[in-house]
Amino acid sequence: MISNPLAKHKLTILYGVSLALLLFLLKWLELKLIIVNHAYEAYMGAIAIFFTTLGIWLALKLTKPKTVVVEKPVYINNGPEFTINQTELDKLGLSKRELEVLQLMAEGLSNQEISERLFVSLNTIKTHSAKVFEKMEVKRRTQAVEMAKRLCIIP
Amino acid sequence: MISNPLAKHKLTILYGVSLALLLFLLKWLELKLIIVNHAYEAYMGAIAIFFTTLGIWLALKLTKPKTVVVEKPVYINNGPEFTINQTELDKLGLSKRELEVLQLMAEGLSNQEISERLFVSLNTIKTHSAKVFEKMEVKRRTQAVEMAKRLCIIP
DNA sequence: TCCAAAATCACCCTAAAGTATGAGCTTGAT
DNA sequence: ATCAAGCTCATACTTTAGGGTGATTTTGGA
Repeated sequence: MISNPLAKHKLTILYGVSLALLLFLLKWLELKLIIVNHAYEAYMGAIAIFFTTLGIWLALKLTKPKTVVVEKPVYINNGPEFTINQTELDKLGLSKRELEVLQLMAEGLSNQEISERLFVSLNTIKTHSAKVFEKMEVKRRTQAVEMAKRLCIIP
Repeated sequence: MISNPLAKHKLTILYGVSLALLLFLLKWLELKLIIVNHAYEAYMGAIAIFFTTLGIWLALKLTKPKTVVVEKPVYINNGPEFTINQTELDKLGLSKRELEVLQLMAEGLSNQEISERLFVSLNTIKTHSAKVFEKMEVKRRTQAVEMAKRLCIIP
């Protein structure tokens, strides 16, 4: 909720100032109202309540909210005419080359065949495919293809 | 975090007891060490820290974690109803089990995962998949899936 | 009942896929 | 100019996929 250091400093300053004010208040009470030593319990309670409240307030302010991911179904039509879903493609952040590799994967080509098709080495395709899996958060090429088809990134 | 009333009572009692103990401690200090009035600031600071910490602890213990719901879209293909092409399926001559394996392959599962899904051994899945590739005249699972989708054998 | 097909599983081996890391080169934007 | 991102490639390693063969058990139909 609060993350920038300035805000944290503001809280610290506020804390210090309120502590000082409280001390002044207590001094004043002591001098003016002649609070006897045996009345400790009374304003000790007040102090306890005050700082406990302050602590609670601090805790509530400073705790980071817990995020809960809820999966929300989105239905898409997969009619005969295919139009690539640019939005989803952008979200994945695949590069031009990575998308090319993904498309050839979807055609059922092996890494070796893809490397020959694109005139690069097998290792390069492995690197690209690994990046694709990472960005798509999948483990295998079959999952990547399945997901890409569902997202309408490839026909 | 803690929701049953008994636990809350326990906390309250603990709170009260610790407050009482602190008061006794202060009294004892006052009597035995002769804390002068002007040394207020010192142990007031200690008290402040103690109760602030207590307040923070209480707040963390008693508040339910703040949650922020983040909706994650899950894309589902809900296009025109899929009808399997029985003619093409018959032409291939896939058995019931082989078709099952093919479908799970298309979902991106590994042979290991398929074997666990169907409660059979990994070797059995390998045998089935080999038969599928043979009947479909393909070399790899990715090709088999691509072909099956084109032939409308699987959605 | 008997047989062929289907289903199950095992073993061994090779090929392909995937992981991890590092490094050189290019390019576009600030 | 420089700096991040993309593309390229390599090496070494682990895991998974796939091929070949053989075997046992189930099962549906002639």
